[in-house]
Amino acid sequence: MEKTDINSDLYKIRHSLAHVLAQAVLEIRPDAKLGFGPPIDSGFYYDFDLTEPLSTEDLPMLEKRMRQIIKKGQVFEREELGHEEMVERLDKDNQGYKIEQVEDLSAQNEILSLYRNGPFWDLCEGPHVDSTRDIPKNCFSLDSLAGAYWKGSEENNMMQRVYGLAFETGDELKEFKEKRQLAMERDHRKLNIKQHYYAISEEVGKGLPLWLPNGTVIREELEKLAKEKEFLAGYKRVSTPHITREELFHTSGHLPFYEDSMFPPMEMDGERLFLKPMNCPHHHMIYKAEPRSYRDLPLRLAEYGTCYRYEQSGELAGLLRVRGMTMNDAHIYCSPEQAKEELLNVLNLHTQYYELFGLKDFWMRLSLAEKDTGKFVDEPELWQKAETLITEVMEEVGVPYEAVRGEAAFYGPKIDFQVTNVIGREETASTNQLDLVMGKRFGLTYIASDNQEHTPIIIHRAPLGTHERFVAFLIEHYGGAFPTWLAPLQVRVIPVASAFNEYAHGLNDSLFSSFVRTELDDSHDSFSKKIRSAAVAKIPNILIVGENEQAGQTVTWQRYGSKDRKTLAFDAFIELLQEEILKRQDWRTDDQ
RNA sequence: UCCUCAGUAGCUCAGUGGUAGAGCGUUUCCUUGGUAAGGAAGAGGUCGGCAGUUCAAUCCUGCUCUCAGGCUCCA
Repeated sequence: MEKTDINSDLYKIRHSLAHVLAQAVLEIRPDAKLGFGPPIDSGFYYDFDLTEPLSTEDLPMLEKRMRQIIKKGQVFEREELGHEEMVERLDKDNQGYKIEQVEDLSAQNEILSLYRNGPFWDLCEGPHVDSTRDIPKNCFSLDSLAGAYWKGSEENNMMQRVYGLAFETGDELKEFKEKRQLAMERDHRKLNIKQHYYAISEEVGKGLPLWLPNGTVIREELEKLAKEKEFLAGYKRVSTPHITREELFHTSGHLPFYEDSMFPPMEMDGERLFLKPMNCPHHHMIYKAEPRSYRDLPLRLAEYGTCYRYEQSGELAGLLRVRGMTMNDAHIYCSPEQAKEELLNVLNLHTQYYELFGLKDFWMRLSLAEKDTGKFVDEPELWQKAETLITEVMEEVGVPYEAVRGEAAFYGPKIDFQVTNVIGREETASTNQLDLVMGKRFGLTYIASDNQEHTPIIIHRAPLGTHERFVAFLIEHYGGAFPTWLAPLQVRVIPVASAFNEYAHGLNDSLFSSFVRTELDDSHDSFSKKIRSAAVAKIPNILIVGENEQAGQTVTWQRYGSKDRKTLAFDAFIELLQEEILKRQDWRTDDQ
């Protein structure tokens, strides 16, 4: 992701606005304690610890004060201070958070500097504009209030964060707001209101979506796709239960490494049963159900497995974050010699999917373990081997990637596929792990050609992630206008007047018996109204029939979002449509 | 889990300390000819829930639930 250059005008403007905001807040809340106040992608924010909280109604007034400050032409001046002196000055102003920050900076031997503008000063490394007058008029606006933990840690105090938008010109600010508005229209929760993909019912529970008929179509089409791809790639399908005895999760290490994210256990007949948060332990048990020879490897076990994870309620968001989810899961058990090729095949499968959906904006994130955090299984040698292998494969695939320490699964390094959704938020679309640990923990073995027992390497992979997240992502990606193969309703037949209902009815029946998801609009609406309704519902194909069509046994075919019309024989239409569905084409992006 | 915002008809939203409003959608009837709203009538609401203040609360106060934006977490 691009970062604004620290010496650019824009960075200086945003950074300086953060100081101006803090100054304005201190004017109305003199006892405010300052936290962090950095520039960000769309502007800036500043964190405050306040005895009397700000309300959104205060924002216009704060913004006005900011403009007044800017008009004064306050000059930014830098000063460098020693540790003692800086702490002393901050202490005098009662800025405890800043003192903590000074201690952290000093520990890293950073130079301590402050910036002063007018009556305000702040611990800061800069840079800033020369004078507040250099901040263009109308280039910013205060955006929202939010809570934010001090230093981003749940353990710490909750501060109040004020977000501001800021750009180099007022036009850019306006443009950003318009774009954001458009993006909000594509939010899957918003589209869901009209398109009815899923429902979340209070009676059923938070984070436990009910899939309505429309959403289920998309889910099942994805599942069909995955099953075909996996079949051709030599996967075997399996099926496993949702609840499981405690012992299995001790073996896997989910207890205690993952217990916080699991639903509390059910007690029965003196034993404890958990809802599974992942499918891996079960697949391992399937591996273990028979003795394995190197001739059985690689063994690829696939399942659309439903898992339950206890997410905190504030984290739940439509279909994007839920508590019950169905994963496009599979585990590949292989020998060390096979691991590289298997991993490569898995990554290639991802790129095939992404090409199919026309997703271009993605990158890979390599998540590695971090020592001594207690978050990862303690097998340094195996970790080392896994990380070397996975890095090699990443290099070979050639898709750009970014390595992050400390983000691995507790049993192995991860390759995540990161995508940016329409709202600009980064999401993990799928996650894949290379696991040298679990084979050993579960006592999985195979007899190799040397007639000795060996432990297989396990690759966890889920290219389509979970139905919940992936469908949400696709709804936003397509803006609710799906290609024919995915669309809940593929065709609507519209007679130009009721006199042609009978002919239209016949066409609709034929399509239906060819397994096309089709509907006849024989309502009493005017013809224009019917066209509009079909467009509003974003149905990919409409068929218009009237006198001409009836006479020639033809249909007039029109795509969603297009004014082009084509009149062709009905049989020819069915053939074309079936081919498009079978090949999973998108008429907007594929040449036909 | 916490911070801020918001909950009025299926949806989008007005509104008032004194019997609840619009548009769209829906239902019924009339109408029907070629590309984004034909007409008429009707149904539809414990104004999120509980408690308090008041002669009277959808409106004011408190609590609670849900939702949205953050933070944290993450598929």
